[in-house]
Amino acid sequence: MQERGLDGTPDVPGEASPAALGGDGPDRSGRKRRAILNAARVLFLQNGYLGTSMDDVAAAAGVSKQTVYKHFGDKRRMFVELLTSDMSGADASVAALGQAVRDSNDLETDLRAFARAYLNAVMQPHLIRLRRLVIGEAERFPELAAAWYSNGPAEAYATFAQWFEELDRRGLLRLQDPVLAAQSFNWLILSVPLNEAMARPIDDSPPSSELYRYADEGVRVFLAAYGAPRMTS
Amino acid sequence: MQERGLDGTPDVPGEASPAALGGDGPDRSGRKRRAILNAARVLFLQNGYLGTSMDDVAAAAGVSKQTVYKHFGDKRRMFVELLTSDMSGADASVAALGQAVRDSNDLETDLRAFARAYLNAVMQPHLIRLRRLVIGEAERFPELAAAWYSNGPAEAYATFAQWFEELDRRGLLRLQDPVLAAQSFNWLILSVPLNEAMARPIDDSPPSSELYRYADEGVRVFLAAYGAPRMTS
Amino acid sequence: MQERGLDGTPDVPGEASPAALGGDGPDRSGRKRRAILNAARVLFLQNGYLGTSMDDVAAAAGVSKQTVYKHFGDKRRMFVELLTSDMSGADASVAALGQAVRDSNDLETDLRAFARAYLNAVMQPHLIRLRRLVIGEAERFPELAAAWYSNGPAEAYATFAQWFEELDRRGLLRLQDPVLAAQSFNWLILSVPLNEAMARPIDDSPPSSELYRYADEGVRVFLAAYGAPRMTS
Amino acid sequence: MQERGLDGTPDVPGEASPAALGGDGPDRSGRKRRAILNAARVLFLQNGYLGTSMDDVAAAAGVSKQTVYKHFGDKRRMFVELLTSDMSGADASVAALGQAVRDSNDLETDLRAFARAYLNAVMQPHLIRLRRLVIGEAERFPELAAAWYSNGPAEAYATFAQWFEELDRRGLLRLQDPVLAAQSFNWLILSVPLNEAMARPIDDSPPSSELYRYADEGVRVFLAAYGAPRMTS
DNA sequence: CATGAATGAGAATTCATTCAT
DNA sequence: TATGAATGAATTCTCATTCAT
Repeated sequence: MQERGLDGTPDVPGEASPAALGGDGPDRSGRKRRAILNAARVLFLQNGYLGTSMDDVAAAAGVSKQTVYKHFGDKRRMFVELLTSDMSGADASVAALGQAVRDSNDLETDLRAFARAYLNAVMQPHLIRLRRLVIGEAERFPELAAAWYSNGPAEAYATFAQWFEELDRRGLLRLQDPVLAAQSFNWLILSVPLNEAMARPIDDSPPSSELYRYADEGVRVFLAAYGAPRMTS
Repeated sequence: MQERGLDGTPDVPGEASPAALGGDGPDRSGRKRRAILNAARVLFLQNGYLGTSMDDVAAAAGVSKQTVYKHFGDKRRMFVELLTSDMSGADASVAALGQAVRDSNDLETDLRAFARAYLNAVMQPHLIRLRRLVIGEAERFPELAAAWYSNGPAEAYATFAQWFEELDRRGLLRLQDPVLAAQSFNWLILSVPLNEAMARPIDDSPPSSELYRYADEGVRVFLAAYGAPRMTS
Repeated sequence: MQERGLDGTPDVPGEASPAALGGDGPDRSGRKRRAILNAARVLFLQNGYLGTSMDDVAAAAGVSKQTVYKHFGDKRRMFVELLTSDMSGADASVAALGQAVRDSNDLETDLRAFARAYLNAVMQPHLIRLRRLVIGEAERFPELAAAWYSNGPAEAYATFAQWFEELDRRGLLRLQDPVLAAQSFNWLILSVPLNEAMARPIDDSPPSSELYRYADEGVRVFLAAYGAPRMTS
Repeated sequence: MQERGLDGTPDVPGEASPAALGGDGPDRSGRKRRAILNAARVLFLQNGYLGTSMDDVAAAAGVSKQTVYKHFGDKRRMFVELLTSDMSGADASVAALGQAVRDSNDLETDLRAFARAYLNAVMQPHLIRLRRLVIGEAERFPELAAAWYSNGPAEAYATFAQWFEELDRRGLLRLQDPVLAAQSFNWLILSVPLNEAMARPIDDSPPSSELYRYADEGVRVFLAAYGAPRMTS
């Protein structure tokens, strides 16, 4: 739901991987392409679009500048192509995690488990960096920002809304507008840590378990507002 | 609470209006300084730090580059000084708006009124731009990001927490951790519009009244989770 | 007489038509060579020497750059070889056209017919481009300019001078210096349209019949100056 | 009539000469501007547009590249501005030379004198270079080619046509279309040397007196075709 | 104080040419 | 033989900063 479920860096799903070749010999071009993308990703996420020079990218990838240009045309195209491909193919993992929620009989427990995993996934350092980059360049790259939004928040809204509609039908939730509920849920869980992370140096240390307070409280508030009244008695 | 209560640039006299000052004679330097700041603000918010050149700033301010350097030392210092001062004039206005909440007898009504005004204030185009800028430059300017966070979200948390603590004492809310409640409240209101605005071209049209759905729903959810049970009968 | 009688590229098979050759098997190298030459011709005539890159040529010819270098050594040599060979196939056609003049009994009529055809031939768009190219590069490629001059104007002078000498002997012209007469003739016909064409965007539309005014007037002036007095009995 | 009567290099009539200042002190900017123009002129005329780099220009002018860009914006604009200003203000000198022709009583003598001077002026080395440059860049700079044509050939046609019309009225010429006659005249004089010069290395030696054969022959032919019949009786 | 010019580096991009395959 | 990748220098143009005036 958020940009990508997990990784984002090593196994670029990309778009032009001439892989599918078991052999390694003739695939020099594909290897270089991947090397460039990986170098560019690191640099762009670290220094931003304008803060990264094509010289830097070529040097970090260990290729000549020409090779970079041959592969990607120009800087802007490289940037867009890279980030776009990094954003797509996002959330298989989240969808999988959600299965337990959809089938839940103990909604509070299952939602809490999901919320923690979800928050954790979204807080991956490289996703924080990606979020910063996209937001910072939204004016210069509106198409990227749009793609990011639909692959991230918009997709999450849609997925959650579907779950919740089902749970409403099953009587486990009571809601009028499933999308609105999905949005509340999404941000109840993410907002505090995410907004803090936007403004704080990124530490690559594992997420403090203190993080889960927000996930738990989010679920609590969500259920207070959208949960079906527990029929006591 | 968010960056600033109202518009973030209390003393922006437009673009370079040499008026607004009764006295005209001795304050030539101050006028130029303000002209530079105003020009720089517009450019930085539009094009970012690296996307703005000192030539641009000097030209837009109608002064020579040397004058810019005399006043601000270097680009980095100018940027920090500008944004810091823009952030620090914070939120008298929001605090004022909050008075009704603190004294409230009809919490739902008063919270809703506040939430709408608050959301509206935070969604000001130039604050959206500022948020983008700060987030995008957080790695390069951590001190700015930190300042922005404490003047924005952190301050909002503190203010709201204070209100809610009081309301709890008065029996109108029932909460355990006032800060946690404050955080929930803040983002229940702001998250959806704000995150969408991060990714969408900024339009300077007045905020769609459709915006208020989020404020209202936020208040509803908040009260469902933190409101004192209405004693019916 | 001017660069070439007709079109300057007798063996241009279009762009890269692998047809037009009965045999197909062993002549792969020759075909590529011709493809390169044709691509290079178009590009050089359009964009000039410095304005054409070897990448452009290779891409337009559909071969690799290495192939280009294998065939032509370097850019300069390719340029010279190409243009030289394009110029050398000169003017069988003009010479043929001239036969009627040499045998003429009605000089005015036959000269006029020739002049029109001649002007028409010289004004071919690709010859205009060639002329521009050679003139523009005369400093960088003096040998090319020299070759062009002797295959073009100089050759025309010689051919015409021969005709006129004969006609003088036959009493149809009266002249002292046949070369001088040939030069006058040549430019009386060509100068106005040619010089205008040097400075005007090239249109590939068929030559306006208005062109012939110049051919006709040229012949008239020529005969007034060099014609034998008509013996009005 | 041709590009310029005489010089072309040292006293740029230009368009932004802030001269008119006797003093020399504060006019540093104007001096630099002139230095750049003079350096650029030499280089462009020698090496062409693409063959001249902005580095070369700045170095030859003894200024920094920035200064060049500050003054002229970009390479293309500099080129156009330079050549345009060099072409305008052309032919006062030719017009002056023509006075004798207009008042002539001995047309052959006066025309011959004029033709020699005219040919001489047009054959100035730097005008040859300018002609080459403009022709060679006609595709890239059509506006320049157009300006050159109207300041050169077109202007000459108009001037001569006016003279000849007057002479026709005075009975010294007999012609139907004065422009056509003007064109014949122009090229009868210029064509042979000019076309040869296009293709030959430029020598800065004084024009061979052998040149005048063409001027004289041109006048002879012109008068044979357009002269009033000498009334021998 | 404030201006125009300078500086020297560095940006993106392209070039002609040459290896390695 | 012909290809894709590499090279290293050059191109146009811009940058942040600093002298001289």
